[in-house]
Amino acid sequence: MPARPDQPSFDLDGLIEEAEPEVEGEARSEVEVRDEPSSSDPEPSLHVVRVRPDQPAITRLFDYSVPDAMREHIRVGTMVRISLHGRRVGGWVVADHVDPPPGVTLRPIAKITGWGPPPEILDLAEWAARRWAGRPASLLRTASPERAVRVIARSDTVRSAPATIVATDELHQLAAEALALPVSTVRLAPNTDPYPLLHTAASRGPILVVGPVASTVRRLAIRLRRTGLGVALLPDDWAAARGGAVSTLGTRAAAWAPIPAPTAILLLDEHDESLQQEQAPTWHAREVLAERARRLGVPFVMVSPMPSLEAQRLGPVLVPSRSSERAGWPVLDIVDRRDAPPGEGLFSERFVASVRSGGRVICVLNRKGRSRLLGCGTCGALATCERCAASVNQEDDGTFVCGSCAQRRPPVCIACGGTRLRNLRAGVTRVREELEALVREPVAEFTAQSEVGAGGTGTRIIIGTEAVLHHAHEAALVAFLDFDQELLAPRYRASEEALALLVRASRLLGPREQGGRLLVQTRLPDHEVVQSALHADPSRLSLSDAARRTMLGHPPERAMAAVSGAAAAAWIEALGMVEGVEVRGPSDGTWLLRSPDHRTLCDAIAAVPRPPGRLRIEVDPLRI
DNA sequence: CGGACAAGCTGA
DNA sequence: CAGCTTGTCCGG
Repeated sequence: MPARPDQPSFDLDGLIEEAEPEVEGEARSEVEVRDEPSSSDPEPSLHVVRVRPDQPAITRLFDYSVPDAMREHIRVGTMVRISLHGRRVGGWVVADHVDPPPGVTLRPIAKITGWGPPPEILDLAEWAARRWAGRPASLLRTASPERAVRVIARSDTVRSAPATIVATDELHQLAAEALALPVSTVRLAPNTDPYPLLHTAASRGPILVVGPVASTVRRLAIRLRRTGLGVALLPDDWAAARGGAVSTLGTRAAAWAPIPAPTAILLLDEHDESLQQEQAPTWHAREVLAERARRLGVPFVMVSPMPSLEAQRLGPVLVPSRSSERAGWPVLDIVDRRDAPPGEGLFSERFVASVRSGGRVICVLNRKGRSRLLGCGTCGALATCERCAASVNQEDDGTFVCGSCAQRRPPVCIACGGTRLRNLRAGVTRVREELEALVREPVAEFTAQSEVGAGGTGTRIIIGTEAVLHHAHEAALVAFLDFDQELLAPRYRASEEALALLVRASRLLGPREQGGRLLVQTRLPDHEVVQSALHADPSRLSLSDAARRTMLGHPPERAMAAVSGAAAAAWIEALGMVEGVEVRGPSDGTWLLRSPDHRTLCDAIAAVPRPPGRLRIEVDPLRI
């Protein structure tokens, strides 16, 4: 086989053994071992590789000999089956031609499964395992194909894009600017098509593109493919991506795409929370891709209508003209509920008029979360925390307790001193009935439990939790009946999440010229989130958020980790006092660690031996 | 992870 | 003390 190790070009078909029945496995492997030379054999050309088992709980690496028939097909990254402690497990070859430690009897590689991630992804997984306090094997599983890949396409010729791009358009200009920087974020309004950025980048060579929403990424892949460029869409086209020389697109897991040498890396909707994995290790595509781009020395371009503070910390934000950014946000109607006549409830006059003016209507009422929302019965102001402005819960004895910082105070309105309180929460089901009675036409209900597609049965008006924003396709009006619930949620990212909801809603409405309207009912019309959407200027939120997070020592100002699970107490005990690591808790069985930076935090975490039992270490927790 | 083996618990 | 459970160790 003539291929060099970095230029994979052959298939493994002849080497893949037939799957053997489980019952026969033990006997066969014994026979195989007896046939193999042991470590005492003075054979000088013995080929030994180091393998990482695919069980995350097994953290050690093991050495195996390579049978002659497999020699040509084993390289760093290859997925293999090995006998370990009398059973067969999968694994990745992580080092080739190693010196086996003295005194161990080597077993042979049992079987080649197929192609695995390229070597640089193995290194990236090691880095990420430390960064998010996880096991390399769990990250390598994400980086590996879903089914065994025996053949990869040889694609060492780069097809270049037709040179049809004229850099007159503002977006192409921004793209060129961004591609000249090591890291940057291009701020594009919710309804600005990011495709020109992709096209400009892809015309220079294969690129890696990651976005949070599969359908969006798929459409972009199809458009790129139509220009004649080679395009792989993950997870299906893993083998094509591994072959190289094709642009590769996919959702979060595509941060680990096997494309060997992208010329640029793009991340769409960088602010989207789904770019972070929920289960530990809670890795984030933004940080993984930033590190990957840094190692490759290629530009990393993030795109978002509302660049996160984390993105802003990585590099400059490139901003389009005011007029083009405004054009990509819909008109915002703010209904100030402080002016509402008593007893008006959730349906303001403006809202009802907008509903009656026709077109598809989507109403959002998030009732998830357990905190009750309390308002003053006298002046209408919300009961909020004096210290951090989050909403408060009321205990049985009446005391207000902040859902965010646990500050306690007597149940008195801060604004007017009133003591009469109303529960302002009403469930989506009841509100649906009320709305139906009011507008005298059917209103459909949609929640996360609803069947996908069932909502679109022709009903003009739909009411639901925020899940409705993920499943609806278009609307003439999106109304947030009680936006304060989002603004005051007891989560440190509540503001960012609230603006992200307005971004989602904006996409259902289309660009400003399409005439769709975004309606927000709130008692906080001057809130930065509302003002950011109103002025199509998300920097208003960034500025106040940055100041608040610096003051409170929240990320990205500091690095944090949440430690929970049955073994958490023992783990914290083992951690002890570490310079630069502040330990708080436990609160609800969860401890919080805080450090000036990730290096300090992750070094400290890595130094703690893992006690037996369930333990979850969440680095960069979304909720603290 | 999951098998091996060792140390702890129960019943006659 | 056999016979079983629970825990700790370790794998090439």
